[in-house]
Amino acid sequence: MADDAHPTRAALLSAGLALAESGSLAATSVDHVTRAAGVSKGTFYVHFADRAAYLAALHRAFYAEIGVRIEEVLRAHPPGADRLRAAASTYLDTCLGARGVKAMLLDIRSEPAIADQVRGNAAGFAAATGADFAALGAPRPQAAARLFVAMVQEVALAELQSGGVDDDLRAALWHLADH
Amino acid sequence: MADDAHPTRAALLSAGLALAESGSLAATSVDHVTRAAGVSKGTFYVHFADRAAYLAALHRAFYAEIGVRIEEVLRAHPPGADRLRAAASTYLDTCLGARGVKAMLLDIRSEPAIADQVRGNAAGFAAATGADFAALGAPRPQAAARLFVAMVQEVALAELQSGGVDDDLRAALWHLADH
DNA sequence: TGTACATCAGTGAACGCGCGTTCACTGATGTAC
DNA sequence: TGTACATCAGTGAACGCGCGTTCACTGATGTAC
Repeated sequence: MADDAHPTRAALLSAGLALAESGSLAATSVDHVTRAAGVSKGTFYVHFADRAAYLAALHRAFYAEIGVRIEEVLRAHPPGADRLRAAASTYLDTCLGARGVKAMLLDIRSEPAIADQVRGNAAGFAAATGADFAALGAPRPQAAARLFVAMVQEVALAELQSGGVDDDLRAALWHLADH
Repeated sequence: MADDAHPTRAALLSAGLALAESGSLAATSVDHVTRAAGVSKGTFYVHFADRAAYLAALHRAFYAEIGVRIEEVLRAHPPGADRLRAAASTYLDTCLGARGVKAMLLDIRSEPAIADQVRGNAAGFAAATGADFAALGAPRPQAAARLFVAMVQEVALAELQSGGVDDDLRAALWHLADH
C-alpha cells in the first residue's frame, strides 16, 4: 500500500471506515469524510477522482487485509471441510475486528458505481471455496460455494449486530455446508 | 388492500415499484415517483407522511402477495423437506414475476428508516421455515432457517440478473438444505 | 329545489439544505544553473 | 551559495443541482336545513 507515501489519502480512507462504522455509507459524504480527516474539501479531489473512486478504494482497503489472511489459510490446507471452516472462520473473525463491516457488506452493494467490483469480490471468494465443495463431493461445487459465501456474509452481519461470535449460527453454517 | 378506495395511493406505489425495477431505490425519489404517477408533488404528502413511510408501504406491498402465497403452501404441506422446497420455489418464482426485486432485496436494507421492518420480515420467513428444519432433524433449526433464507435471497438476486430460473443454484440450494 | 357550509384529494410554487464538484490560489519542497 | 523556476499537496469559497418537505389555495363532492 502507498499509505506511507500518501498519509493524507490513508487518513481519508481511515476516516471513511470510521464513519461507516457508526452509521451507514451515506455518512461517508465528502463533507463528513474531509471534516473527520481534518483536511479541506478540495484535498479530497487531490487524491480521488470522484466519490465513486473513493468508495471503490474504501472497499479495496476493507478487503485487502481479509484477502491476505484468507489466502494464507487456503495455502496452508488442502481443499476440504477443514479448509472451508478455517477460511470462513478467518473471514468472520476478521470482520468482528474490522471497521465499517455493515457498510461494506450491505450498503455498498447498492452503489451502482462500484457494483461490479463488489460482485467480483464475492465471486472471487466463491471461486476460491469451490475447490473445497468439490473435495466434499458436492454435485455443483461452484453453485454451492456461491450460496456458502452468502451464508457467511449473513453470519458476519448477525455477529456485527450481536457484537460477538454467534456459536449457534456458525455451527448451523458448518452443519449445512459439510455433508 | 385499500387500493380501490385510494387509486392515487395505489398509483404512487405502482410507479415506485416500476421505477425500482429499472434502476435502484434512489430512482424512487418523490420527484420521480410523482412524475411517473402523473400527479403533483404535493399529492405525495396527502397519502404518505414522508418518504420513509412510503418506502415502508412499498416494502409491504411487495411482500403482501408473496406472503399470501407462501402461507398457502405452508398450510398445504406438513413441515419437512417437501414443504421447504415448495415454499422456497414459490418465493423464487414470485420474485421472477415481480417488479423491483433488487430494490426490495438489496437497496432497501440500507434504509435506516425501515431497517426494522425489513429485518422483521426476514425473521418471519425464518420462523416459518424453522419447523421444516426441525422436522429434518437439524440440531439448530432456527439458525439453519435464517441461513436458508439468506441463501434463497441470494438465488433470487442471481435469477434476477440472469432473467430466469437458475437450475444449478436451486439444485445446490436443495442439496445444502436437505440432509 | 336551492343555498350555505364542511370535507378532502389534489395542486404547484417555493423553501432550505446538503450534496458532489470546480478552481484560482497558497506555500513548501525539489531541481537547474 | 544564491536565484529562478517547476512541482504538487493542500486550501476554501463558490457553483449548480436535486432532494424532501411545506403551504396557501382550488375545486369537486357530500351534508344540513
